[in-house]
Parts: sequence; C-alpha cells; structure tokens
Amino acid sequence: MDARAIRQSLEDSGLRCTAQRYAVMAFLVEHAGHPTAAEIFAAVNRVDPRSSRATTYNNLRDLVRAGLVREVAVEGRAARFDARGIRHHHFVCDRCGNVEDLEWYDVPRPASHSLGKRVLRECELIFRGLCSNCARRRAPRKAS
Amino acid sequence: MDARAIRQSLEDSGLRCTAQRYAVMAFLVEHAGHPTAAEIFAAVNRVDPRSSRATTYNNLRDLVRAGLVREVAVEGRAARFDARGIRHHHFVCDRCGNVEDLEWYDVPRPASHSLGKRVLRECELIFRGLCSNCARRRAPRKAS
DNA sequence: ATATTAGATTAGACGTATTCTAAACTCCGG
DNA sequence: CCGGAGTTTAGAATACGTCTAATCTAATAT
Ligand SMILES: [Mn+2]
Ligand SMILES: [Mn+2]
Ligand SMILES: [Zn+2]
Ligand SMILES: [Zn+2]
Repeated sequence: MDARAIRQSLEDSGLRCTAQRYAVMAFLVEHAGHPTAAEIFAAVNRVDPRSSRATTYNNLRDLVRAGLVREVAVEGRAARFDARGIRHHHFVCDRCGNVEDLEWYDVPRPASHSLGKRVLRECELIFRGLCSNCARRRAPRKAS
Repeated sequence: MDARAIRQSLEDSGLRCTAQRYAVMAFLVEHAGHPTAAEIFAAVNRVDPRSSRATTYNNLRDLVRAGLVREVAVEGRAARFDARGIRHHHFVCDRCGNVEDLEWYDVPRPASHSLGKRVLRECELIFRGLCSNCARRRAPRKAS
C-alpha cells in the first residue's frame, strides 16, 4: 500500500488526509507489529510534524470507525493496532503479550438459532499460548 | 456448582479457600453476566466480610491463573470475568459493550506450519455486532 | 478575495481501571 | 509457642485513555 493508496482510502472513508492522520495510517501499514497508541505517537513524532497524544488517539478512533484499522484489546495491557490489510487471525502470547499475525482461514458462523436477534458483524478468532520466543525460554532443555 | 465443589476446585488448584476468595468465585459461578472487577468487589462486600479492592483484583488474578476464571478484555472498557463452566463462545456488543455467552461449537485449529514453534493453548472465538437490545434500538422501524 | 463553517489539532487537566507497597493478619506445621 | 508462607488491607501510585477549550485549517459560500 503506497502513499497514493493510503490517501485514497482515507478520502474514500470521508476522512480528511491530514499530515497527522496520514502519518498514523502510514506507520501502521509499514509496521505489522501491532504497536500501541503510545508507540505510534512516539514513532510519528520522531519524524515530523509534531502530533499530540490526543490527536493520535483521535485518529486511531476515526480509523477504527472507518474500518481501516483494527484495535486488539489485550487483557491488562494497552490496546494494540494494525492496518486491516489482508485478512488474518491473531496469536496472543500468554507470557510477553505480543500479538502476531496468523494465516487466515474461514471460521464457521454460529447457528442462527443461537444468535437470536443479535446482528453479527464479524467473527474474530484469537489463539493463545506461547510465542516462539517464550516457548524457547520456557521449555526445559532436553539434555544439558 | 455448589459450595462444596467451589471449595474443592480452589484447593485442587493449590489456592487456600479464604472467605474473600471463595466469595469472588461463588459470585462468578452464580452470575453469568460477565461482571467487572468493580462490580464483583461491590457485590461481595454487600454481604460479608468486607474485602478490599486489592484483594478482589489479587483473587481474580489467581483464579484466572488457575484456569478457573476467564478474563474478557473489551476495548476501552473495564475487563470482564466469568467462571469457566461449560465451554462457550462470546458475543461482544459494539454499542453497549455487553458480553454474552453463545453456544459452543468446535473451532478448526490452524495448520501446524502456520503455527511454527508457537505453543497453542486455546482458540478463542469472539463474535461482534449488536446485541438484541441494541439491534432493536438501532434498526429503523419497518412500518410505523 | 473575504466570510463562514465544519473538521482537526493542541497541551494539559482529568478520570477510571488496575497495580504496587508495606504493614498486619491467618493458618499451619514443628 | 514460633516461624514462614500465603493472604489481606488502605491508600498511594501508575497506566491508559478521554475531555476541554482554545486555536488552527481547509472547504465552501458570498
Ligand atoms: Mn494483525
Ligand atoms: Mn461467558
Ligand atoms: Zn511471548
Ligand atoms: Zn448492546
């Protein structure tokens, strides 16, 4: 996704393409590592122009509303964000809290009778366990 | 799950069955509505003996670690908790944030090649959309 | 061009959820 | 009794996010 495409997707969503908003979106497209709002704020300000914390939060809120960005709530930690590029699932590490992308595959929807009058928008599949880093540290050596 | 069973499950997990800890667990078993820590704190203190806020949080942490309680992180709101009774999925309302139980069904695991060296503990399926209450308010009347 | 307007940004105060701290308490085995 | 691990407590402290009110910007109307 290049600069032009980012600009376009913002405008298609009825959002002005301001320098600050563009910077947030561009950073997320660039970095697939699920940064927190604080990390995004720091990163876009390392460059230019200085953006405020409130603006970063405002823009993240707007981008999530527009469906361009996904927010991942992790228990006990700051929310994490990613650009909704190609569909994928998430793996959350029990130990370090890292969020990693996992190849997407179709998820069976719930039976409509169990859904009742609810209106379903999306099914999110989250895997939990130990990331490869933490699995290595945790696992006892086979033979010393 | 009766008093005896609760006491037993705590001890099986290596946790002393204190009045405060028991009260938290009993409240969760009793109330399937996914209360927040603050709600649990208020509820167990409405009865006896007075438990502190820190203790409520400590016990929730211990119970989650022991696998007896599940924590559900909802973006922008306080965490919610439920006793892990029979397996079920969750539906989270976009509008009011309520968490509702949904009938459980098996979820296909990811291909092992996409999992890499990660150690998978569980697959969690979360549905999002509008709960029946919010769907009613939102949807335009068909004919007045 | 100038006025008007809605949208966006800003710094910092604020609020809420959660964790930390350090002292006291409880239970149990020796 | 005594010692130690586990637990509880009140309140301070922190983390994260939202709000306010003033200011700025960009798009449109006159
Ligand atoms: Mn992702
Ligand atoms: Mn539940
Ligand atoms: Zn990890
Ligand atoms: Zn709702």
